[in-house]
Amino acid sequence: MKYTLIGNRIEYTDIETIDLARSCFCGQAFRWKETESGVFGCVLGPAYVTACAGENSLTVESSSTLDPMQISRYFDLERSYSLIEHGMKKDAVLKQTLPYATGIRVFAQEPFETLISFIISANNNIKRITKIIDALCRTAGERVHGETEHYTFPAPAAIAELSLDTLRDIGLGYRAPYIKDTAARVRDGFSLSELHNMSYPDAKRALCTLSGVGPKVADCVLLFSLGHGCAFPMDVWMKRAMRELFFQGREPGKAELNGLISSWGEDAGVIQQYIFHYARETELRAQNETAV
DNA sequence: ACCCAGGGTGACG
DNA sequence: CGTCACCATGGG
Repeated sequence: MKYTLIGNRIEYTDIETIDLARSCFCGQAFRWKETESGVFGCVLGPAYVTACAGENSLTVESSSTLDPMQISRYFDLERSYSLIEHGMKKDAVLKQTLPYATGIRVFAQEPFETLISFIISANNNIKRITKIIDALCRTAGERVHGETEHYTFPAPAAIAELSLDTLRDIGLGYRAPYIKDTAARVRDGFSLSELHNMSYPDAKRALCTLSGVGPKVADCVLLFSLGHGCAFPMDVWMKRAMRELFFQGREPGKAELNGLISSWGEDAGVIQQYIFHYARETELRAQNETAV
């Protein structure tokens, strides 16, 4: 991976081609927006950042200084997705997801933001999740320096100090105490970054002690922010997709399902994103066809 | 009025 | 350990 850094602009070259639209809107992140055709913007840490992908290149710009390594890690540039896809082509089922999902990158997001976002995601839909997170940032985040319409994701203390009424007004409903309690746990010393170096089962067990965090939310945090590639978030879409694609429509036993997933090793998380996106795209198409 | 949305909690066997 | 009603809210 090569890059050139000019002022606050980084251009990565000789990378595998990224599909930013798929990556930003496949449901792993909730704060990206397409500002103009092909240009995507989001607040990362303290800075507002825009990204634009070309063939085998990625250009990232910000109003403040960028760390090329940090940005590279965020967009997962050093991982060979073509190698993963090469393996997937040997499986007839996985092969058919490629046209719908190629170009997706699993972003390495900030752990606390990912944690809170996916607690909010429980029994909720992506449009409303996005709206609530936006309101949370406007309420408890800080205005990004030099920007008027962009806010940082709030620090743990900032969320923990909000009243339950304020959290409910944002639209959190019955999740308000979950958010407040978990933010307080992190503020008071629960270390998310240490989970990166723990084993997958230990890290998952630790996350599940947090309020509002069960197996699915824990897997999202482990995959999308803590570098655990074997994590495999199982929501209603994935359960349905796994049943139809790999088990002839029959409900798989826990052992055989886990056996299949663990056979994918550290690539399981990427494969999960491909299947998830494939399931949603094909379901959407079916709905459009039946609507006509 | 009913069902669903990237589920989790608490209670009960 | 597995099951299940219940949980706010908005959109179809």
